[in-house]
Amino acid sequence: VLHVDLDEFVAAVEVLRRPELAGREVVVGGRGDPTERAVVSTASYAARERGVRSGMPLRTAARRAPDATFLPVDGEHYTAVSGRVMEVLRATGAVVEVLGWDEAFLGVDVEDPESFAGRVRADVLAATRLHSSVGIGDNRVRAKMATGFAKPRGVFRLTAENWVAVMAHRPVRELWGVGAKVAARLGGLGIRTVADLAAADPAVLAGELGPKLGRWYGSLGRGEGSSVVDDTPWVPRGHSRETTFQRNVRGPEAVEAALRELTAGVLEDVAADGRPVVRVGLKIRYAPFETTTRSRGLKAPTRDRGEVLDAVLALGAASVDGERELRLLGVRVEMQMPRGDGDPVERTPLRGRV
DNA sequence: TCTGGGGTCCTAGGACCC
DNA sequence: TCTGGGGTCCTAGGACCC
Repeated sequence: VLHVDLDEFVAAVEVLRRPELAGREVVVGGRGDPTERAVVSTASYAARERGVRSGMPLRTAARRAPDATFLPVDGEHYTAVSGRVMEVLRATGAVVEVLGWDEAFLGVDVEDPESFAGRVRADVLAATRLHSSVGIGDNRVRAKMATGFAKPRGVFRLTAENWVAVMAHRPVRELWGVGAKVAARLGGLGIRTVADLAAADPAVLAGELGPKLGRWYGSLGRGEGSSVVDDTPWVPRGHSRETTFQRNVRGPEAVEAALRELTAGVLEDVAADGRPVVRVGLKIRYAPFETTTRSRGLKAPTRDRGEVLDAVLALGAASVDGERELRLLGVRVEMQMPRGDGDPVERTPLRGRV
């Protein structure tokens, strides 16, 4: 299993359009205005040297890198460039499973994975002028983790053979799938390193994290996992739109206006998909940062835009406290899923306008 | 340093049924 | 007059990832 990850993808794509920015501090996020409520999507390596990180408020980034160039996120363009990268990966003959704009698993059967990885990097660079790094593993977890050691512009192999030597002493937080919360809970059990996790009593892990997750985290500590690379096209569960208001809003009129706009956006994605909607949901974030969700199944699957909007507005009227200051509103819809026995859900146009 | 947006999957509790 | 045990569905919330 190979894991291919583009280096500073979003920043690198922007630099291709603006060659004068090569090597400079570039921060991509929000609408590119560092005084707004938004966060960093990607920072160039030069900006990272100043301490700018993904997920950081743009305001903070501007304080750390006052001379950086701030650019708006242009998702459509990244999607197009990403598509070209994935075509190059498929042309290598590997089975390609796309994970996001800038990464994919490759399944191959080759004698010399390092030279294959080198060829992949060279092909991507030649076709797109983008640099990448490749992790080689005997399963997905190890390939994914290997990429971290390959970056930038490199190749690294992580298998059962060197897993302990490379990973055992590292904090569990570095594992793919262990976030801040789980790391803290594990820490409460005295489990701090990957070696601790690998050796942890399965019953203790199950007690803390549940039977399924407990088992899964234990395997993660040992670097175990699936090595299946699956290239069947992804069927999205749902679509959503959310906005953080630049200034908090309040009152039923503001709520309804926002929900109408968000729903119209979601319905664009639903229309492109063509499957009926089976459930709608809201995400509500009151000031200062109290977040809650509400969702409701529809009585019957529908392709009628008006019905979806009515369901969203009804849910909003029933569950948003119009007296409180709102920081964010989000609308999510879930679509009917194929039953999984090869019987697809019919994809036809949506009715109505909203 | 006041904390985006778009996703996925898992868990837990209550309702409901037999 | 109070209540077992198993199963499924629905909803809310939590955690994680890019």
